[in-house]
Amino acid sequence: MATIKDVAHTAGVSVASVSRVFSNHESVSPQMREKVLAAAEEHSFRPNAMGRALRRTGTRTIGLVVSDLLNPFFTQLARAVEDAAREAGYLMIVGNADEKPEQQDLYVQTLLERQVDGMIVVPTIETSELLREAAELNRHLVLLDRPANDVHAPLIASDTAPAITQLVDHLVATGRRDIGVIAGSRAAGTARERVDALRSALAVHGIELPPERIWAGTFRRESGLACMTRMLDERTTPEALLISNGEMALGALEALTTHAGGVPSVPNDIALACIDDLDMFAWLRPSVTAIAQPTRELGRHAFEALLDRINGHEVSATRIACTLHLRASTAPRVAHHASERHAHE
Amino acid sequence: MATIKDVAHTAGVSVASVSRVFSNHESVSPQMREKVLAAAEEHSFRPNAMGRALRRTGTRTIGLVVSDLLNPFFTQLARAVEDAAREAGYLMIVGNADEKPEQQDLYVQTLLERQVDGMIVVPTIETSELLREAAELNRHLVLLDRPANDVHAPLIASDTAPAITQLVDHLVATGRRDIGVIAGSRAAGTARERVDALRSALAVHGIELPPERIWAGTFRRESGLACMTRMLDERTTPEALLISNGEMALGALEALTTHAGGVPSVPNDIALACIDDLDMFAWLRPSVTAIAQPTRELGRHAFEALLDRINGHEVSATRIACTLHLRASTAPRVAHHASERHAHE
DNA sequence: CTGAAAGCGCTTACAG
DNA sequence: CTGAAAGCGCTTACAG
Repeated sequence: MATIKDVAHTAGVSVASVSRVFSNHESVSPQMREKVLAAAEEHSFRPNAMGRALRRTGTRTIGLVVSDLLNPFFTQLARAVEDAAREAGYLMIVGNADEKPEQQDLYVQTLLERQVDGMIVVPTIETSELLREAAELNRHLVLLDRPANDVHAPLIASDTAPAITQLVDHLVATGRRDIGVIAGSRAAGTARERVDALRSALAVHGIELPPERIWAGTFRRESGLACMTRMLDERTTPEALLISNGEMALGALEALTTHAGGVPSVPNDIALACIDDLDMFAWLRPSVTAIAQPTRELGRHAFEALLDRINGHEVSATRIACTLHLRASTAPRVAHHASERHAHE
Repeated sequence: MATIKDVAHTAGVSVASVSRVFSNHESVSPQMREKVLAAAEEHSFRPNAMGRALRRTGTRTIGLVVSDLLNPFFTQLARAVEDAAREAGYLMIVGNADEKPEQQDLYVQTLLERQVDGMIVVPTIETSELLREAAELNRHLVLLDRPANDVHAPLIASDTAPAITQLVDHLVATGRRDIGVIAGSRAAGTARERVDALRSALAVHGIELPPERIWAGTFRRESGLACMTRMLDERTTPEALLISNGEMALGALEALTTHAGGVPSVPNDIALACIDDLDMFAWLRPSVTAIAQPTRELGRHAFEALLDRINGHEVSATRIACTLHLRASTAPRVAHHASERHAHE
């Protein structure tokens, strides 16, 4: 690799001048610029970001640690953050915690060592000593999507509660009072929040959410499949079911389509709704009611909040509204013409 | 941020000793180790990777530039590379080119400046001057999934041709001779390869692939939707259709489900198959025939190839076999009981 | 406008 | 086993 020294040597100038040309310093004569660029070209010179970072303050790099990159919601979030970062001249490094706290810590640690200017984290778990410490040490930190206890950093997340309330109102208005939920992983704050929001929305109608109406999922597809399969096996399906994220909804739909033996029909026997609006929910038959999260806004806002922090401004926690899309899977019941066997007809 | 100097000062030792403790140098006395670690703890000291990288050779960082991170195939590929990298103690930086050559170059450039030890690239376009130059300059480079002209670097990709041949044999054996394809973006080598493989497989049966049987897609979902909608509008659907990737297949399925007016029935009027096997293809009705690519193996192999290159070994191009999953969407036709209106019944 | 020099945070022969 | 010193590739006041 050619260095600034090599370029200076062939151009017959000082390293300071080469540096000035490449940092777009104002006072550089046209002839100097030309000489330097020619020499640089000859060497295929590319400034070494490591050397530069050591002198300058800031690396123009941010870190993003997500809990599960294979989940399209987080892929889209990552994409939104990346777009905002690139536009602002920042490089984004993503780490995938894969819902494992140790792996999250590994990435947080690595990113800190690599001197990122700041980090956006979707915590896999509500308590992380390392995150708490990073925030304490005044490292710029923004939490995204999920809260974390005792971590002094602003949270940018969507506001699912009002949409859940709307959904419950609709379900109750269409005659469903036995309502259940497939919850997300216990460790994630969002899982808890969503169940709480459902419980509060039901309470308004004088309906309880008993423990046996809460199925414990993990936010992964397989857990949606497993929970729904269990319900079908035990014939304990509620009249309406909220599924806490899109991945688990796909698993539940798979169970409803492939389960051996009689299956309740959607929406007559069981109404379905989920949080996260996947493209296919609009064209699957029956189409699936979903609460759409403002993914792009969340990602963009998180980056902007981080940038504000980096620039020394105060940043406050922000909740962004969701949108409820009512579709066929929660339509009012119609008189049974026959016991249908498949949900997806 | 505390530096090695601060730690040395409070521990009352030299910076060299602190460095030795943190680099796990062999000759450090237990007392020294203890003193240093205590002081480091006190300062919440974390070695600065920038300073370290400047002296050591290698940053233990690799770059991955993918053409479209929102496409689950690439997300999974990225995940596989990341897993392999993490296990080997490397940090992976991903850049999403979003199918834009300039954006790809931006990331390649940035990664080179950041002194990555090597890069894995899924080229958005078959010719890239910057990639060619990077390979020339002896930067460690591995191509993944898609070929690139004149770039001196090994390609790790799946071998779709045999599976496409198998598929065509099955289609012809079940009486389909009018076979078409929704191709991927012209710029991508894989798009061309897949059409070529289809053409060769058809030729064996004395069947041609006329230009009007090739619909030009972009590998994006919307293009699958657009191509299929066009066919339906113009009533020019072939007897069997190969869709070049999973995203476009979802778009095509959407069109088949939502298109106003009569729609050909699957598989009777039109047989469908695609490259990429999405989870839901097994449970959608009808289930969708697909060629599964060995995503994890591809990603892992690409990382190992890169590591070999970094360690000075020669690496050769590798093709990994695909698996054809025949499902209902290409089942033999049965006598029409009536003209069905929807494909997804 | 340009150059000589100090220094960012680390590592690593070289002495002792 | 430990320390003093040079140096990795850059930037940036400071002179001129």
